[in-house]
Amino acid sequence: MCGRYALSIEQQEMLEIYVANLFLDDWRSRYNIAPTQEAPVLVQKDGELGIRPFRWGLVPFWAKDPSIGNRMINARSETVAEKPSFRTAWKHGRRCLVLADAFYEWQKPASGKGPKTPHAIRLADERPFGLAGLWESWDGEGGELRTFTILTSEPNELLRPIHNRMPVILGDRDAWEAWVDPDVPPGELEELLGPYRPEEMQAYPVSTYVNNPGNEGEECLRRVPD
DNA sequence: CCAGACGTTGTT
DNA sequence: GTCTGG
DNA sequence: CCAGACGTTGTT
DNA sequence: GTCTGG
Repeated sequence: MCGRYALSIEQQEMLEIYVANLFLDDWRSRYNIAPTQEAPVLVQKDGELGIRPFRWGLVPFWAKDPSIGNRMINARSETVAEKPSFRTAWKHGRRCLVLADAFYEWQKPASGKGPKTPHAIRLADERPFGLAGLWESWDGEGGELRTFTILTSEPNELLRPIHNRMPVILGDRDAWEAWVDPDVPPGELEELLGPYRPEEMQAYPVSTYVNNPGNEGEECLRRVPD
């Protein structure tokens, strides 16, 4: 699955890849983005790309209480078209690209007991990438709450020893451009929803510093010995 | 009919 | 909003 | 995902 | 053990 990720690169480098209007108050390197936090996502509206803050944890439009979003941080790509919480966003093309340059997965010890080891997973060339996301807008007392979830798939060969799920990575321009285009019918996108090419990725262990969502330093992303 | 859930991962 | 369970 | 709370009454 | 919050 994907329960934590990073977006550490500079704004300028991001905008060179994702040419878009910025609707953020500020840009800062994020090393430990956790569920319920706001994070930048790429969305297309009226043919224009925009980077906007959305809250991680999709709140369905029919929810009475937005805390339901705390559980909706991932959607299985295999079932996203059917699940009540996600299918409306899927059907209506409310797709977004969750901007990232690393994500974290926790590996259980071989013995089955003891602390898990967090790993950082990135592209081999360390370029940023997008994760396949769906978004919703929820009408609350405080106005519109915009939220997102991250789609998952089975793991590739790199991730399999670490975890049994991984987020859907849209690393190719053709892929993410189609994903964020609301006019592309969802049926044409299912081929994108598989595990990414493992030979273009790297994974390495990091410190348990990343475990606490309050720890937001670059230490989160630093390699430690096995 | 109404009430209550609506999710994923991992563990057993 | 829609489905499942009672 | 992990960390941290998990309760009530009464008082400020 | 399980739920909530970040």
